[in-house]
Amino acid sequence: MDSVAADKLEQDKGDQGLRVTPQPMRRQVEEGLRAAIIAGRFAPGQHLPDRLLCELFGASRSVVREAVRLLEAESLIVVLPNRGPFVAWLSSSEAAQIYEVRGVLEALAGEGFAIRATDAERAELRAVYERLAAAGEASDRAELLAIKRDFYAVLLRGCRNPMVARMLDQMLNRNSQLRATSLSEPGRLPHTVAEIRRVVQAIEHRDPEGAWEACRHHVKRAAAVAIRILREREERDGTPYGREA
Amino acid sequence: MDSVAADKLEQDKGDQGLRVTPQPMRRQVEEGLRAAIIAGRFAPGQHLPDRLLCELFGASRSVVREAVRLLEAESLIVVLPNRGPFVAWLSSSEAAQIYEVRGVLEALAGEGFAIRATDAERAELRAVYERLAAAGEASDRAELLAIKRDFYAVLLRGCRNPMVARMLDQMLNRNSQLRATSLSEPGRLPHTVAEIRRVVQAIEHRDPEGAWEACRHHVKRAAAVAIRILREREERDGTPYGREA
DNA sequence: GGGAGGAATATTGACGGACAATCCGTCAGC
DNA sequence: GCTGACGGATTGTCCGTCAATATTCCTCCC
Repeated sequence: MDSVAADKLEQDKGDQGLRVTPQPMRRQVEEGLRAAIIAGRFAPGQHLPDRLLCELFGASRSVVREAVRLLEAESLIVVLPNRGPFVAWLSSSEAAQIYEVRGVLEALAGEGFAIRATDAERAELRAVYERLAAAGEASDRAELLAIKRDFYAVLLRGCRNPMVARMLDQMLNRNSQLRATSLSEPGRLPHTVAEIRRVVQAIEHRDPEGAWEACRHHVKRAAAVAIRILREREERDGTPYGREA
Repeated sequence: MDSVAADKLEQDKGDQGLRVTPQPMRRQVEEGLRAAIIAGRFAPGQHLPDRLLCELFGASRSVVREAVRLLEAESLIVVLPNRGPFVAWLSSSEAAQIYEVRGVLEALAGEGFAIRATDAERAELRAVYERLAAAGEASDRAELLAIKRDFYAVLLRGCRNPMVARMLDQMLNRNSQLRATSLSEPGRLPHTVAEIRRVVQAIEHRDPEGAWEACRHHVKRAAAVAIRILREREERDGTPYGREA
């Protein structure tokens, strides 16, 4: 999903993509921190004091604080007044809302892909699907996550709507931990594969409506699993981080 | 739409709303700048050097820069490397993408409202609609904009999905200038009123599907008008700000 | 006269120190 | 065992500095 994040830099440029722009320090911190949070290297709710981030990235406070603002706007970080930045956490109700939004955005992306993608992109999507289908239950979680990330990268590129891509990318980032756990839910993989197959098939038939429905269906199912897991976890641990409404 | 912006501060709190949190300077700059851009007090593409913003808000550079980062993440500001912040501008293709996203989000909000809003909220929505219907062609643009803003405020509150509310709020902010011009397009008002009426009626009949369709239809019509205006403007002036793909 | 080149200026990106206000944990006292 | 004061740590904000990059403008040459 780097492509999407990169696009954010230049508003609608011709995209010769040859420019050698030395990435500013701030951008590096921003991306490093985002990647770390998405990868789950910090626990949700964990406090991230300025000093820690400064040492971690070897940057000054100004740079770190600006990067934190960006991630705050993406809701990957929550900044409590006078207490500083914390890694964002999800309540089950928030997760449900995110999946609702993700559902329509993903449907829009699928629809757009079915309408506007090139033949090469369709083939690419099929190829990624084959990799997913080939991955047995044995495959480890990281492998599956990588494949799904590739799937979305192709989908978001081919839908020809950077706006949808950006929004959906944010949604996917926000619940990345949830996706990891629900993907490795025992018995879930075959269903995932079947749902994705419906998406790919509809797209190959250039059936926008079918792609729309298939995408929404997929997200709906994923949501059901993820939210069930989250609810169980909340009941077991009590509402975590002591901040549920 | 302050409610939405305010919600961002506290992640999912119980919302007794009694806390006296002194708004930090940064928040004030952020909100002031956002309001100024949305209101069109800066021209799209205008350069906003640090110094200018510092003087304008009487704040230090650090504060200003952090606020700019937030608005950058909302795409209200574009920061060009080594050249600083500029007020974001819209190409017609970007506008089309935004309306596509706005369409599904607004539909989702309408659907949610039809399902989850209280009776009081339904009445509120109807009241705002009546104000819109009563506003003759004579009403000035600011009046109409205020009514529509109220309409969305009620809708976003009643849909019970803060996530949708936030995303949609961003979308509305991004094309606020376009909305202003398309609202004052001669002959458009009666159509707008009729479209909104369909939304309100579907909601009163507790018909989520109808609300969904009515919302999408409304956005689709608004998009057509706005994009036509934008295209005309681009042809007349040449692609503005010299940065169209 | 007009364009190429280069110096002067302004702006950004980044650093570090400084300071008050606030929050947190500890500990003494009732 | 609870209350309240103290002290350390962190945040919010400001400032000055410095190198790197853009922009402006002037000069000089064709």
